[in-house]
Amino acid sequence: MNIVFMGTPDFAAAALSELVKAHNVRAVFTQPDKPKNRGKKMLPPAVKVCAETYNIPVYQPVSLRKGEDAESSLEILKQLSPDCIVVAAYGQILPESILSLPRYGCVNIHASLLPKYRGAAPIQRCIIDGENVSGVTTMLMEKGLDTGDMLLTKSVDIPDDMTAGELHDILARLGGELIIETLDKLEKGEITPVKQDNSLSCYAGMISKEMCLIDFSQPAKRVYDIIRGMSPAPCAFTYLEGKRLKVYFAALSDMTSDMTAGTVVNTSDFTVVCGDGNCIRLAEIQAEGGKRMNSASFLNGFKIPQGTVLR
RNA sequence: CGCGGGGUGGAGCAGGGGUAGCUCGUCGGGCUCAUAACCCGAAGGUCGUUGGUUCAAAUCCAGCUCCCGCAA
Repeated sequence: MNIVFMGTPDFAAAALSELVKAHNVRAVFTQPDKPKNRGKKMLPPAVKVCAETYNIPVYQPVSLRKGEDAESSLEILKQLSPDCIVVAAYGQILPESILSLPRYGCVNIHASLLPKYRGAAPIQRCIIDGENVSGVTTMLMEKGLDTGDMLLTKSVDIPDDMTAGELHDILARLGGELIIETLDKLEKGEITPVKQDNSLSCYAGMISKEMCLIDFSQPAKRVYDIIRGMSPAPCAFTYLEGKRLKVYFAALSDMTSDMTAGTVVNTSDFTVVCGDGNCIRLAEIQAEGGKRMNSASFLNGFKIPQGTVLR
């Protein structure tokens, strides 16, 4: 099949590298390079890097909906006349003029079991909510956000200690497998699109900065899930002695305490009491200017004063 | 030139011109029914790199390099 691929981050790149094995990917659309990291260096998105290793033409329109880029992009797409446009975490809304272009339509790879967790951050949200199952869904795109008819799904169990990063990697791999299978069956006419049950839907909105600041007044289980769901990025954090402390991973403890939420009740293993009196042990952390390390290593070089309260 | 922190024995840190120090780990020994506990002892470092200042640099100065936080 002649394919045009649209995507931006790692998750999309994983699908792209599968796609090129089985199909003729004529072009890749991805977000423009953006200044990132220290020194505001211009960095290309993961999908661009991936596409270039396969010598696939890359287009980086600022917008597909308005302006010169939108017009020229539509022209390019018309000339390429792909059988299908595959979209994965592209970060742009496609206008109807593009959605209606390919014979098989535009197929989106979404990192959740639709209709649950439509939107921008399905992977993180489902860990934060303590879900024990998730998956990937391929769907025919329509005007609404992640509302199109579903094609295929693959589900995966989520262990209690899985982080968003781990789930991301699994779903990225599954997404690659699923899109191949989807295109194959779509071509053979073996798929009947299924409408989403809107009454079961929920949206996974973008993760905001405030959500990353750990609120120890929440129940321990909730704090634990948020830390998992934010790891490794954007990463939950708190403040220790006025300095930012990222928390990559924690473990629920059997200890309980009636101290103020956020108090470090055990300074030898970094156990902190939460709002419901249950405790959580900070296991993998990173202080400002320091490297990511387990809390035992951290405590070898930093003695936490008795009675310290994280806020 | 976006702002800032840092590179010191295997790990994490302190020191801040003139015997290199702490916690943990490692190795040996002791104690113990026993232990990741406790006690005693030992090994292990050209203090990121290059140059400069100095009688003397881990320490002060400059360049380079690598790591990291913020911001975007």
